[in-house]
Amino acid sequence: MIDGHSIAGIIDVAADAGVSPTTVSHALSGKRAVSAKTRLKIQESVARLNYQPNLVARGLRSQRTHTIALLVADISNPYYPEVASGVHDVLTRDGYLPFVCNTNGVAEAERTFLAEFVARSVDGIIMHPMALAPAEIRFIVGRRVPVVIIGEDDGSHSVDFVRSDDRTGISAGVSYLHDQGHRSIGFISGPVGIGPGDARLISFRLAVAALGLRTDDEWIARGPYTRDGGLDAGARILASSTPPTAIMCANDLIAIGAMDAARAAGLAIPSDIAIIGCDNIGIADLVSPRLTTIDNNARGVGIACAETLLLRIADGPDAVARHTALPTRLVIRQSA
Amino acid sequence: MIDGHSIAGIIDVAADAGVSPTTVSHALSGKRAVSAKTRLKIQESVARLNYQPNLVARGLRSQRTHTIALLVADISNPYYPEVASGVHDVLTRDGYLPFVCNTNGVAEAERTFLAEFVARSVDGIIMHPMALAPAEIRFIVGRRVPVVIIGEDDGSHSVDFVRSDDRTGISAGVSYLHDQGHRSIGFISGPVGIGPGDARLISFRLAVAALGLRTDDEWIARGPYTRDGGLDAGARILASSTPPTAIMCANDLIAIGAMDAARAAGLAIPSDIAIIGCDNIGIADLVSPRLTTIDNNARGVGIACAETLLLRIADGPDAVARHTALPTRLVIRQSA
DNA sequence: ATGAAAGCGCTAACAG
DNA sequence: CTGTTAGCGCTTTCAT
Repeated sequence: MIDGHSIAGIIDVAADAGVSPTTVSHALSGKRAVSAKTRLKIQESVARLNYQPNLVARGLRSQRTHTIALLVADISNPYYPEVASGVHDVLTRDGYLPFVCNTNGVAEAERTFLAEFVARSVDGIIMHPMALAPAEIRFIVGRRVPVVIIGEDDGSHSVDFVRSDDRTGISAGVSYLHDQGHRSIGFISGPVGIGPGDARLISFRLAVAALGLRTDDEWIARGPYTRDGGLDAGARILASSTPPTAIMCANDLIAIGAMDAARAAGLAIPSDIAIIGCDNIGIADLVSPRLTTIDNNARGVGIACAETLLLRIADGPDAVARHTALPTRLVIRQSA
Repeated sequence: MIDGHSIAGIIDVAADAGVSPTTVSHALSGKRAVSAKTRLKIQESVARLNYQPNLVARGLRSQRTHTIALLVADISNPYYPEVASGVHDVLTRDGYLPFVCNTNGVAEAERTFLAEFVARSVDGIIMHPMALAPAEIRFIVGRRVPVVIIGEDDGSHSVDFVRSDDRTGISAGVSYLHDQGHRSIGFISGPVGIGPGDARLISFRLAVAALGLRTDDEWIARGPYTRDGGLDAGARILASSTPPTAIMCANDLIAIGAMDAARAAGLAIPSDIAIIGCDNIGIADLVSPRLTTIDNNARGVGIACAETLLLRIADGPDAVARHTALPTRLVIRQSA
């Protein structure tokens, strides 16, 4: 036996079992009652011929492929595997094939992938957009394919959104810094209009204002969501006329870069400068000092996305959109 | 305009352009000469109707889906995104849609995914098996779907393999430790029969023997490819009657766990105990002390896998199998 | 350079 | 409970 893959089709099974292809189809799908005797014959034939349904043909005929695309900006960012894990566990349980594609944060790649998913008749898309606005996503994908967007909603009620409720976690972080005696707190965000940085910066400003702390524009910097981005932005903040005593960052990689910048400036962490990240990726617990950060429950986001998508598939395109915000929490380690 | 997704089919385009669907198909695929005037008309109709070919139908008819599955054991392991990145760049350039699926290292999941890929008529599979042997993979997938396996080849010449040449890098690591004065070197591998640990342990034994160093069974331990696995295994080695002065590890996560174990035992790194990892994942440069490790060129492996797969697709199943070994190198940082 | 007809493998719609 | 017919949307013969 060299080859475990036979090329038997449903017609071969039907002939072998002495029934019609339709009956074989229904015996396998359970969509129509089939007598026990017939079902047994069919199961024997399926096993004997090693029949594997052609899922492409099934998809064309039934207009449902049982595939779900998860489109992420940077699979190297450890945040996404967590989301993917949650998505995976929920969807495989329901018989879907979830698969991951990677845009590298390029807007044109986001467009290309979305169009490709539609052309391939995926049953749903879960996406963390880096460059595309929800309206454009909806425009590209159309109404036939359900989309769940990870991130801040745009106010419209025509798309499902799932997000981490950064505000609670960031507020907790700022309060914690305040309790530690910090009165001047900086923030490093991502590039304008890209990713979660804008929203996190707003949450930060609100939290700071709520405590009656002042903010200085010199304490706010932006850069790519990378270690190097954090290094540059951190260095700029630390070079300001009166540097802050603490810095919050829009993600953990930026925070790790900011720690590099602090060390390069000869500052001790957290005694000279406290640093807090966002995301609580695996690395956060491995760096030195261990990173205090906001856990955004990435796996929970993945689970919520998958569940939202399944509900949307069940309810159809006209059902009211769901906007889910999952709580975040401060994880106190050593960097603050 | 609420919906960017039209439901125009090739028949609508043909009617709009005043030609047959056959001609539209050929105008788009370029598989048959079409007059310039006709092609222009068709392009206009395609644009006006916003025609998007149905790729499921195309796949059923042409028996080629232009999809490539990348099956990995643990997408959370930072090694895989690197591989995926290389795979992605090569395959998208050739018009394929590469997608990633995750088995969590469960043998049954590997089987299930492979069968699903065949049923979905993917044009190729790139896989890093954790539990399945090459023969079983070939058996499940059959001859129709090309497979490139990441890892040690099994001696047969019926499957394409791509691997990092661990031996050169591990040999360099052992020599380096020897140069530093180490004469007793331990090794932490993965579970028996799972992943690259077995082969790396063999390479280690050869390198140690080549330098005339003795090995002690107490200095060899095994555990899961995780930080906790490295912590446990490292603690066991350090608790042996005469602990080694250096430990090499089958991957970086194990090495980071071994560093935990060393610290827990009150040992300084690298002065009391030197530690070397394998893979050079991003974290390796972020931990403290920064991890000396063997870079296995994960992105290069991804590129080689994709190129091997494309050649296999072009050459057919009967062409001789390619076994590619990419060089690895020692990256000296602080832990050794 | 183009069209007509057939069919990829399956399931839905329509019968009994 | 089962079968017959039709057709998902496209590409491939085969014919001109």
